[in-house]
Amino acid sequence: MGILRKTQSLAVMLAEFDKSSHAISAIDLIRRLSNKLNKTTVYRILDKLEDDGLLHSFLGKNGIKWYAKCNGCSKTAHTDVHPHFQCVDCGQVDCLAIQIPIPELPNRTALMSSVLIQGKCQNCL
Amino acid sequence: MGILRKTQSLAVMLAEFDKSSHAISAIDLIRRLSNKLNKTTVYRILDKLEDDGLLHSFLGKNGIKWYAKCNGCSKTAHTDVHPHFQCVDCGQVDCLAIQIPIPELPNRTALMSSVLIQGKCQNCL
DNA sequence: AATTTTAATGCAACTAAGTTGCAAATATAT
DNA sequence: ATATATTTGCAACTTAGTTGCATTAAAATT
Repeated sequence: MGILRKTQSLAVMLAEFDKSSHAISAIDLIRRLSNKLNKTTVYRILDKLEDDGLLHSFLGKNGIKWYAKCNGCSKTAHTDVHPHFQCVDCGQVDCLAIQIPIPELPNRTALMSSVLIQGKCQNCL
Repeated sequence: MGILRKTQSLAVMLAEFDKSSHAISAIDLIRRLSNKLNKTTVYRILDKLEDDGLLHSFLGKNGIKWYAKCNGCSKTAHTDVHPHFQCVDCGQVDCLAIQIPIPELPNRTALMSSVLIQGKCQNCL
């Protein structure tokens, strides 16, 4: 349903995403904010921010959910699709500002694709 | 550690993978075999078959784990890497016999990549 | 073939990530 | 200032997967 009210919790969450340019996993966010926000609240605000096109979500290693800021998305059009990179050493996750072309598939229609590249980040090389 | 003994459970599991050419989710396998095998056993045999290069695993929609037969992999070299396709309507998952090239990433080393394409399969079009 | 050894299995209990229902608190509208 | 509606916290739940341990079943040894 998206964000309707400017609450304290919302401010806290947005501040957290403004702090760093990396993606943040839901779990980590819950841990970081555990003294301020309930985990249910965190999940719910993440949902709404995604609905509103301010965040996008994707699955990292082991199927856990990550969130990062969107670039140029709106409530109606999530156009900011890109691969994500996760460092196998430090676990850090980033959006990659590149496009991976998906070829035409015979007998199938591709609607979306998710690409996770794992490897070593600059710090861990 | 891989498969060491030829057990009844192993035979049951292999039979299940021979039945269909599609990928099978761990959960579905557990459900299908619930009258014959315990879920712990299913998970353990899947692990071993993956170690041995007979199956490969990957994450589908919602981060749940899928398994499919490998083509030309061995205990030491898992060379059969490819994208997977999941139908958004029927949920069916298949390996795609194509290669998605991953470009060089500045300041990073890519070690592996996983690509999940979602869309409509032939049946559901 | 009987016995010993070692691996595989089933079970119950657990973990981790995420979800749901509901009462209480907090924004916003009146 | 009050009423209305959304948000929050809490506890309890769900789902996928894991762990420890006693029992069972392969395979090796005699």
